Amino acid sequence: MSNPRPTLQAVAERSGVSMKTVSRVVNGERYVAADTAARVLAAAEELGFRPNALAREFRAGARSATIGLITGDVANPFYSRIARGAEHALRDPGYSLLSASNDEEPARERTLVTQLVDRRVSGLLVVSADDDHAQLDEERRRGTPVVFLDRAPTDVDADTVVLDNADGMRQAVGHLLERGHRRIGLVGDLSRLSTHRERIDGFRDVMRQAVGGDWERYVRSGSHDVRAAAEATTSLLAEADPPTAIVTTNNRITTGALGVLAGRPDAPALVGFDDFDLADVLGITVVAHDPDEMGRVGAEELLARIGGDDAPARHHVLPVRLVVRRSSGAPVTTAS
Amino acid sequence: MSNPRPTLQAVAERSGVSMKTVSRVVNGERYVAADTAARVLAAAEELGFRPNALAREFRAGARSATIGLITGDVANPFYSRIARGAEHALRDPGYSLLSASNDEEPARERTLVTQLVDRRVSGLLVVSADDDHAQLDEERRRGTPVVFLDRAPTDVDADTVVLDNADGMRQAVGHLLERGHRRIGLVGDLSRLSTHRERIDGFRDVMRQAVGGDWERYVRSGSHDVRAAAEATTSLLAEADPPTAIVTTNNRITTGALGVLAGRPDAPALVGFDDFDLADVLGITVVAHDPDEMGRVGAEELLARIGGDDAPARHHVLPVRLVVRRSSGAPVTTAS
DNA sequence: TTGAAAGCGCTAACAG
DNA sequence: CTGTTAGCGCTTTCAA
Repeated sequence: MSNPRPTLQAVAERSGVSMKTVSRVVNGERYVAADTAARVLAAAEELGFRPNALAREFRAGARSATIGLITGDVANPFYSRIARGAEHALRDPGYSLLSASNDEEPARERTLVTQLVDRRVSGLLVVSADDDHAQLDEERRRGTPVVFLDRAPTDVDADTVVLDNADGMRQAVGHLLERGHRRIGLVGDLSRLSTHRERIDGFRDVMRQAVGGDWERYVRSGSHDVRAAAEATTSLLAEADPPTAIVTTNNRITTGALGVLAGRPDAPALVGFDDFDLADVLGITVVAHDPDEMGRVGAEELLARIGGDDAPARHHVLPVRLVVRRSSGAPVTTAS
Repeated sequence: MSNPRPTLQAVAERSGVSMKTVSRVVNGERYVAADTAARVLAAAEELGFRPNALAREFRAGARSATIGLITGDVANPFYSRIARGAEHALRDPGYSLLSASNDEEPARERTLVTQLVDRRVSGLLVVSADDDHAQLDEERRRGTPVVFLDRAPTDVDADTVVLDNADGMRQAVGHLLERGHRRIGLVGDLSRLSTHRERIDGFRDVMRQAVGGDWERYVRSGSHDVRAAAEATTSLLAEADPPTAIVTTNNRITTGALGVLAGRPDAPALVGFDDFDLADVLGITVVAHDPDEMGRVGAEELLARIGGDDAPARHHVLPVRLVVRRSSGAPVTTAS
């Protein structure tokens, strides 16, 4: 039944050459006579030889041809598109992706980092859920390149690939102001996330100019899942003087808000952060960007580091753009 | 800068015991004196020792604590939820997921299988894009357990986890018939996919009873992406006698159909296969199921096989259920 | 152009 | 309870 995989040694015996010669042939090195190579190849073929990647990578100092990817949840479309972008970029260089979800929990993230480093991944791409990056920095110093995606760490200086969050929010709010909105609400994620903070900063920058100190009146942070976002949206609408427009700070929050807003005749205008599959069908105005690109750029940065590039940390900022659709509606004409 | 990770041997020297003893402590084996263990642990801690998983797994006959997952595209929500389900089930037993996309191309799938087997994964979860499973079967016989997800192979007898596709489609069509529809269209994926064929079978079963040999009139197979689905939908609507209802056979096709149908006053009723994030907001009737569960069941089947279970192949069929929403509308009253 | 020897870090197997 | 020995499959010296 389960005849074991032949080893390189078996191929050597079969073809009557040394292991080193087989190794040379298998790895396409030079300095092998054509007929020797042919003989070895034939033997390998016949025996069904396949090099043992574990053995190869185990050798001194070597690392596995594997990259660890840590995100909050593989099934979140934002993260899974990052994964796709990274996978595509890593394909040709021959790396596989070990992907894992931290469920947005710092403790779990640390376990994953340990696990991946123990497995000697060649590098780490991480959308960190942790504020403290001492562990990651330690591993980086020990020799595992790390690239931070989406959320830039504030406690260490490392390679990052992030969105232009503040700019995106400025565009969103600027657009709503142009359309005449003044009571603009914001439903946002946990304040500890740097992305969230930057988006709030953008919101404030533009709003303060328009409405002054009152800018924070309709800001509701802390929604980390669809349900919480729905509740925050509902509470905004229940205000005495409800906002005429709402911006959300990520795809899940947009989903939650939509669940509340859909079908309401008095629904405020809406601009969501992150584009999503059916945004065009639903006619939702969004701050769009390309998550695949984030994965791709991160992977390439990592490959450079793996290749020995030890220049100072690089900080990539990916552009975002406002895609105007029906949900940001016609200009508001009602008095404040 | 990059002081290398200490080895088990270093810990042994530091604490003045043999490597085997350190190994025992590190692996929590019994028969170690409490104070010896304490000393070893202290040394390990002090040196920052971490076992080299590669070395550990490399050893004779051992396999890596890794499971390969092959799907069409990590960023497709159906697949990424399978990944999540599998990841969660594999977490406690200590396995990591090496996930890769075959882009629905058989050639790429074979490359991936080779790559993963070379890396000595403990098992393989695969949503196969290939009709020919000789390679996978060969690897299975060589000792790598394989579980087929979503699409059952017809050429080999192996463990499978699939949906009750025909039943789902029967429910969808039965529901539309009940509402009075007779001209029911179907926009479907590539005919070579077993899932698609089964869904068509379900469609035919119910339709033949209602409309006889005419059941195939509005069936359009072969749409493998959103755009093709949109085109097929458009062409259905352009018929002289267009269908009053349309069923789609997966989430991407539903997206394509929605792009065409949304906003059309004469839009036919719609039932989609696969539930999706905003289906409730959009009010789309769907055949729902739980992709996480598919990943979970597949992972557990695999774990059983890894554990040595060599019972005959098991075939898990997961239930689907019709979720009625607005898109399947009010009963049709127009004459045929 | 080819080969021999050594060793990566760890753990079974077998003593003590 | 603890230690010794051997070896996983491969590649890197170094030598022929």
